Amino acid sequence: MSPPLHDWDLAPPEAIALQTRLAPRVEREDRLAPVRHIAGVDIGFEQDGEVTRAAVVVLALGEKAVPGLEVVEEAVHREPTRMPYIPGLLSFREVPAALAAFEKLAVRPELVMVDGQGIAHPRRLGVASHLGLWLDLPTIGVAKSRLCGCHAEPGPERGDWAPLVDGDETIGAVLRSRRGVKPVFVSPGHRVSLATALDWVVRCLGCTKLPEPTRLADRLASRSF
DNA sequence: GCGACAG
DNA sequence: ATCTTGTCGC
Repeated sequence: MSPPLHDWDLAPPEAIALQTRLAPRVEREDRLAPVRHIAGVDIGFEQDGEVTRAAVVVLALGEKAVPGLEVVEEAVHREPTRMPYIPGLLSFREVPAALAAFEKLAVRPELVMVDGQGIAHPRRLGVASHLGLWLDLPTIGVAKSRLCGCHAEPGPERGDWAPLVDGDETIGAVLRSRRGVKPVFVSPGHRVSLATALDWVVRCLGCTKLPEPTRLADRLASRSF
């Protein structure tokens, strides 16, 4: 058992204060190694929410196949649920379990996609950013709905997007990942710019609403055994 | 005071 | 997140 990097079980006021201290550490410019493996992370719950299940799926970029993504490793970690869901404090509920799942991996991906927001967060520290900080890896947030910010309706075609703005700051993009479907909310997590985040999400799109890394992690996190 | 509110 | 049938639309 390795010691915790910091206290995760904090009361809301302390958790909020910690987010404010960590947010400046998030890097919004590209700082990525050549991407060969992309991981998708998601959290699911069992036993009426008593147990938290973190799932990570690692995909390798193919050299010829069309989607070009092949599953090379999967990891699951279960632990007692630490705290209830509180909007804005999601990372304190999910990141510890995600980190434990990552420790089981043999492969260290160069990029990680997380189910949730990156910097598109009231204090600019959504789950994707918080996780990226502790993994010290580039991360991208891909959320199914909005937490904060304003945006126009993106165009109808796959790949169409509109900026997600909060005040005078662009914090992400609302992306039409598939025709006729509700758009997804893409935001930089850590060490990735918005342009690069959008690029990777679009590149990882299969024929569904969610990019493959997140979709597969989603399936692994909620599938019953 | 009244909504809004990732998963 | 999770619990779940029918139903609306292409």
